[in-house]
Amino acid sequence: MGGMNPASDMANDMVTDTAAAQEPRWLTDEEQRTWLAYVHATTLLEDHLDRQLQRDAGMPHLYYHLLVVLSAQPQRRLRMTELAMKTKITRSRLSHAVARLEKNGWVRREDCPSDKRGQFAVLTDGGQEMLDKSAPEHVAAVRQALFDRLSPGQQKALGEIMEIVAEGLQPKEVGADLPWLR
Amino acid sequence: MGGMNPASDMANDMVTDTAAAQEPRWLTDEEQRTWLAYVHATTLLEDHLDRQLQRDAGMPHLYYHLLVVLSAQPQRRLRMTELAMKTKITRSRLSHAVARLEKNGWVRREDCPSDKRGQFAVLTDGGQEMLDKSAPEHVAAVRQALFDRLSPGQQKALGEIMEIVAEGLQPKEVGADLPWLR
DNA sequence: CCCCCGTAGTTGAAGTCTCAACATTTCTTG
DNA sequence: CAAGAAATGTTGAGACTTCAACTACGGGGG
Repeated sequence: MGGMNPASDMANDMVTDTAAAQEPRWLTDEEQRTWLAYVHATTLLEDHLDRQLQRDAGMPHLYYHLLVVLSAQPQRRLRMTELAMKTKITRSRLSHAVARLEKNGWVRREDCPSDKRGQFAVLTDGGQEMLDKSAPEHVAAVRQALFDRLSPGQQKALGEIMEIVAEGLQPKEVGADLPWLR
Repeated sequence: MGGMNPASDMANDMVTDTAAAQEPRWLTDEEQRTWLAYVHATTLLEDHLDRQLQRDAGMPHLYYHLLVVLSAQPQRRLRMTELAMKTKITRSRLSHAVARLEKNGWVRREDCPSDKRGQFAVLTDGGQEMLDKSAPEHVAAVRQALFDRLSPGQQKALGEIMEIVAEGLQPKEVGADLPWLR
């Protein structure tokens, strides 16, 4: 089941070069299986939730998640850039998404009084109602696909792992590795 | 940090109803954190790999993965439906993807002699070369984002968890839970 | 005060994905 | 063997995403 190993399955050769990636460290068989399982699971789960929410709420998972995040904010509102950061998407993507959600009446835009460039994305009452209505089905789907299948220990491990991975990919605060190579 | 709990944070009420989902079991705080971390990590990682591969190989991650799977097959070829199943995508999506990859010269289509409906997707020599060329950068990206940040125990746990989740979402062999409700 | 630069957010075009409909071919069953 | 049912793969339209370019505003330094 080759994957990331176009050359050989041997153990890594001695590294005789400077620093970065002269002879790449291929994935071991175990790592390949893990990576393949990761790709499969994330693909299937995202597809599954997209279909579930498209059916029950009329929008893809990301859009639903935007509403969820907004609903947890003080005035059910957030500046566009903040919302983009909290949901790990680009401002452009968010702009398109909010335009669509606005057309559906779940979200409304408001100008920011202190910064004339700024815009707030505000969850409307209709948006909150739609969330309340579709939340049970959604949480059930997440449970059935994920939590109900994992032991408590696995759930704990999953949380820790995902926090590490997310932390490592945050665009902000590079700090740690080789900032001079970027 | 509300998420899936529009009503309350109290423990689950006593269930007084028939079977499925009358009063949904909301996610606990811990489960909400885990779920949020999962969404963040998978979003960021897929975006990261899409950008890395778009830059280094001129295609998104899924397309690259299609080539990887093909390259591991006996004659570097697979029937469309088999390739779709192995990569967990729909036949339609695969059709579009292969059309694009064919235009780029990485893949070629071939008729199946034994089934006149069938088509093989075949990885071309050019496709294999491009894989060989971009594999080092890609494996490095996967390592840096995932494996290098996890302990051996976490890697093992991740593999097991993802296999469970993927297994549970396979469209085939429903079997286990409540097939009569679908 | 003005210029330059950085930030906030939007836009349009091109690429990708979903969904339903479709044409073909194969399988199944009476 | 002749339907009807199922499987294979494609197609087109509409929805979503990406990328780069763009407008508009805010914040210093001269």
